Amino acid sequence: MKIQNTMTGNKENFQPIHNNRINLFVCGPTVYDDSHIGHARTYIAFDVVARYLKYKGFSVFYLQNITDVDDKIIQRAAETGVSPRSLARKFEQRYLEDMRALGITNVNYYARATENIPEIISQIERLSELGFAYETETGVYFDESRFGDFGKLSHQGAEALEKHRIEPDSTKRNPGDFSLWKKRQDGEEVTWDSPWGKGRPGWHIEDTAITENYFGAQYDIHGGAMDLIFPHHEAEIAQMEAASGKKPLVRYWMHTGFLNVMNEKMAKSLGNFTTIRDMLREYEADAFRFFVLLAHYRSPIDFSEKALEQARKSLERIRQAAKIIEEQLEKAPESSAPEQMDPAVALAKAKFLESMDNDFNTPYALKAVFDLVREVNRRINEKTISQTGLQDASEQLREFGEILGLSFYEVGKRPAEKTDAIADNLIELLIETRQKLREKKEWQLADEIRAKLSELDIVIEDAYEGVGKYTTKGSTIG
RNA sequence: GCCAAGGUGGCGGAGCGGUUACGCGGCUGCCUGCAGAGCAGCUAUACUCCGGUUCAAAUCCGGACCUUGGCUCCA
Repeated sequence: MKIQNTMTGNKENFQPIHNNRINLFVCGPTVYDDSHIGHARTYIAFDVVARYLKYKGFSVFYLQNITDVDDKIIQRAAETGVSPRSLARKFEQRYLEDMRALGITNVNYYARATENIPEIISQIERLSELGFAYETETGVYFDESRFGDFGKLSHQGAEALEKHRIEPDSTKRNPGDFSLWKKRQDGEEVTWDSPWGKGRPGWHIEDTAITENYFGAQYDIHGGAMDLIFPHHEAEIAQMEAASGKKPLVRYWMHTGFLNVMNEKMAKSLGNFTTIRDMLREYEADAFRFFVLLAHYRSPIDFSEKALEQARKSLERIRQAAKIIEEQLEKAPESSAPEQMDPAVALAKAKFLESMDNDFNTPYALKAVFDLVREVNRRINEKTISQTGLQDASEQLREFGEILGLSFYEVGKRPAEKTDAIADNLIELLIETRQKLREKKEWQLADEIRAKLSELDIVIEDAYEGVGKYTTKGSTIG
């Protein structure tokens, strides 16, 4: 397996620290608001990474932090008149709901910053003792000049880091020094006792405190989006490597590309964001996941209605094939002797795994799925596929789906689909009437009803079976 | 200014030294009372520009141009 490592800029052979055990950490959310679909992109990407590593037989401990103490939380809480703690709990809850709705189910543990305060303090104390940290009247800071490797992840030298857009705290020795502990400002209620008086942790320290607590000073994979490379991940490296004296903190740094809108980064500060909740009112979760997996995790992707619609249709193509295969299987008797795997299925599987082994190349893996689908469809039409072949294809599609976290065997549901029993019954009645007209070959009137209903966004599709079923435009409900 | 990621057919998006990517769309056929859906086949002057290396370059090297992001809030 190969993984593109941000640290070296190269694709490297994956070699876990402890044989079969993989420690994976991905930066979690700051819970002061609902998460947007840019977050979703990153978490879906790492959900698939975790799924695939597990599929390969690794034992994966996927850890995520929850930043539940932070400037933005305090600010938002003050604005809305609730306590920072209850605000954080509320949005943490909503975040977890969003993740569940997106099928992101592989995080083993979510660690709150506020539940790791002793570990945070211990790490800062060690840094102070080793001379990497200093105290001022506003807080405790990491002394960047004492850590020679600062900038190695973002490939920047010390000179480049002199530049700054935001005015640094005046008590710091260097503009590049970052906060480990923030001393209490007047009136602040969220504080903990520490050797430096009351205060709260800085932004970066919680992650290394958490990973040290659960993984130790070194671990396998750290993930996050591109924008965290600097300063956040750089700071994590500085803190932990300085405190432990062990290098590297992380073997493989994986960073996801942004989700853009009209070629611009989706960000709360730009106000161009769509929350996961809002998106899921419009689209099926799997359609969004498919959209995400259609591009490599490192590539930027542009979110648009059109792109989502394309993704939805592409996903439907696979589901349609899965459905046809199931139908064919029902028609024929079970075949007893499972001999060799169907060559087309074996080839698809090999290509799929090869693609995933190559830095989780999901678009290329999907190509293998589409190739299989086309091949199987063709052979069904030509009646040249055996029962075992169908069985193999069916099982293989199911496995592909599990690895990618997509359900190829379930009809998609739109969460926001409203059900209205009376309207439903009326439509059914119309359809039944129309069906009778069709049986009498009263085509003109039957077609007229279909056309009129279509104007009302109710689509009837005549087929062998499924009479009496309808869909509303844009939905996938059968 | 420094660092990073990009610029591929009508659209999305792989490939990164030689063979059809794939999907969406379009076209044709099959199916169907018709339409749609579905399936198959076909389709595309495609690789930002200029040099260079090579028998061979989207792919490697050099140089431009453009887009986006990071440079202490960011998934």
